[in-house]
Amino acid sequence: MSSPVTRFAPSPTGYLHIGGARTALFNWAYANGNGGKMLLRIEDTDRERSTDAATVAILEGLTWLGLTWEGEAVSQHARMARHAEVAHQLLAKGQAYYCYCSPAELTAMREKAEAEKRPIRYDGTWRNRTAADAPAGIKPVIRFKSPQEGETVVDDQAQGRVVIPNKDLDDLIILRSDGNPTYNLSVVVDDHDMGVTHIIRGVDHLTNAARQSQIYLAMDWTVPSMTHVPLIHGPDGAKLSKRHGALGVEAYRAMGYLPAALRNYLARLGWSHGDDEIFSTEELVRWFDLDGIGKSASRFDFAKLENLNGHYIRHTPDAELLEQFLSFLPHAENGSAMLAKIDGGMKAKLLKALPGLKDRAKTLVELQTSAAYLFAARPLTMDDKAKALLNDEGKVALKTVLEVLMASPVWTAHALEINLKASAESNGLKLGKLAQPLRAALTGTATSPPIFDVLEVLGRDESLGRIKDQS
RNA sequence: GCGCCCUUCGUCUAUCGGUUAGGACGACAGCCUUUCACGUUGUAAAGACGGGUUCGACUCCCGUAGGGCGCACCA
Repeated sequence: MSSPVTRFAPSPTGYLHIGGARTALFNWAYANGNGGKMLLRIEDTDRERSTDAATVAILEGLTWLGLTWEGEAVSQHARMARHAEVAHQLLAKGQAYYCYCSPAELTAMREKAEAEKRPIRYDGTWRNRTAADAPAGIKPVIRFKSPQEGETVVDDQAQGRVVIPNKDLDDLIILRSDGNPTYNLSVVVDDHDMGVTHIIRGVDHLTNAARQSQIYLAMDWTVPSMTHVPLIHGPDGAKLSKRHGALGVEAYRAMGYLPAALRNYLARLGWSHGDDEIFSTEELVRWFDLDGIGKSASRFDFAKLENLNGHYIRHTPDAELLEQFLSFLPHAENGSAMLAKIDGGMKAKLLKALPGLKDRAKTLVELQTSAAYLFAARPLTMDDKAKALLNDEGKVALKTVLEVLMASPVWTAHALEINLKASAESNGLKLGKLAQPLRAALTGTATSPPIFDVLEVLGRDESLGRIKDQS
């Protein structure tokens, strides 16, 4: 196969949502797995709704996810003149015509059809009339002369052979009365000019694919390979809403998900490679194929994402995980404050604490929370929760342990374990009973890392000795 | 209303006419264990419904129901 050219073509009217992210991932994986390239086109022809901020958010989202594109992002808006040129070529070829219907007339037409429960379509009023009939003072639009008989076939790599009766496809506007092109025209012209060979996008474009095919044919251009991917729904099966999955990818970053985990999760939504669940991005690129794409919509499942994310956190080498954590902090709640406190020494401390921390973190946010004890202001004081855990027996044991801590400014977890066990035994306590309040006192959280990890990391901080039992 | 598409455990999915319908997440139970986790073992859990075709259907066909997408001078 010659090198495929794919493209991701978001419209900058909002952030990069999860569905778009997956579409980008598929395009990227397909191109990279077949020695091709993915292009990026910003579909910003809607000047009302397009914003630069959204464009930036989309580029950042893609970058964060590690989805790289070839060359500069193409602005569709910048290519409007070329789109208009093609519209006029179509006009010259007799494949398009001027339509003088006013928006009001069209609305009336639509409402009437709706009231009579007829299909809502343009009735072709101006299809066979000439400019001589043109009413004065009305700027015409250009409509594509869509075939009225027969059917249009979209040979889709995921959906199969989709056949749509041409009578259900009306003459769509390709050039507005203000001279600006509309979406379906722009897409065809751009994909053709950019040399796109494979279009991979959401099924919501399936009907557009039929109309676009007609334009390709009218221009004698080759119709690219089409793949329409099923949509992603929210956990409740309904459309994605702000409440769940319709968040931008930056929200997933802020929630502490690793790009690699999100890639892995997204890849398994609507695509599969046998029973493989966890695979590297390299494997994804190697394995990805259009055949593996399913046809039914899938629901976004945070629990599974979390599980996967936990797996990635656990299996990322400490040094690398630390870097990821550090670059995550600016995007996290209260992350900047924590970041400001991280100097060389703290970095070393974090690295040391990471093995104990990462086993029980499903997200970087959880990592941030559980690492908080390293940043606690000294001298440490016990909160109510910790105090509540200190029954009379515990207090005695705790004091014993604290003495041990103070007596040995440099220690190892192993030495401490011996001391702890000894003091626990001498107080007739089980080790677990002693560890719980101690850890609570040191970290302020109930679900902290193993107590020996805590002691190991905090071990060299002499101010630790100033822990006070305020009860 | 019209067109197109979809329907396997709660969720993501495997199966491409013949399987005890498999895996993963989640749930539950056990083990491991200084808490919490991790790990590990096990259990429950599915072919929407009704007709065909076939020696044999989750798999092919038709219908029904349910769901999704589309039907703008938006993209």
